[in-house]
Amino acid sequence: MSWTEERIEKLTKMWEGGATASQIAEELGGVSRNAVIGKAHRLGLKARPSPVKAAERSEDEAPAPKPARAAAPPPPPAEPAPAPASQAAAPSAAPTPPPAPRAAPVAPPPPAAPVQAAAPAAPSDAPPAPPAPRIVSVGPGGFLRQGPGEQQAPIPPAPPRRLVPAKPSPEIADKTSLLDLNDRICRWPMGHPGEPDFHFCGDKVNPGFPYCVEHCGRAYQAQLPRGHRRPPPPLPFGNPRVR
DNA sequence: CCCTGATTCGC
DNA sequence: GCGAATCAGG
Repeated sequence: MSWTEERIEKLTKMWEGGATASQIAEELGGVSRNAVIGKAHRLGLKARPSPVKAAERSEDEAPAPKPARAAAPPPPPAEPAPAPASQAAAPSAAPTPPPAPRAAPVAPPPPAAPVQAAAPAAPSDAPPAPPAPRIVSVGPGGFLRQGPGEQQAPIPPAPPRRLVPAKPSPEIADKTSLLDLNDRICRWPMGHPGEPDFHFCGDKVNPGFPYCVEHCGRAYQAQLPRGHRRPPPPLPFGNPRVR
């Protein structure tokens, strides 16, 4: 297998989207996890939380390491999302760490567009979820925090993977692509990276945040007291593991 | 052991 | 440039 333009593109998108090297390798097929990592490095797109390098730190750095990941800003999909540290930390209840998926990989936010983009073969999985998220509090900029796990349909079951590889860009033409991202538009991912209709929200952001007001409400959820939390939403990228 | 990503190094 | 082997943390 050679690194064709398409394969490189897919690798790049998935890598930046937070997929693990294994997932990417599996997705691409014909290459090993190592090959993916090697290629990613050669492409110059490393810089991702590595279990090894994460702990690697000179002795001088007074770290205060613990809150590092926990207090980190919510699920940044791609590219470093500016942390709303200043404003966010001020109010009594700081924006809570988003549903931390697992430990190691920094998983992007639960994509799951509320509105299914044209999903032709999509059978109506009629999510019973009624649109009445319990508002817990109001965040800076006016976005409404919801209770954890109380977003509308928590996660529309990673929509059936579409097996349409070649589909240049008929319907995605006016959608917000990775290349269209800038500081002013919402970078909330819609759909799954690598799929033909994957795109980003594209609305105007809630000033000071990487997402629009609506998605801020999803990204920054109010923290509930321990004890009655809901299980974290599943990871993006559909069904990574196939064992 | 399983998983990660990083690095090395022969090809 | 490529990727298996190796390393090292979680």
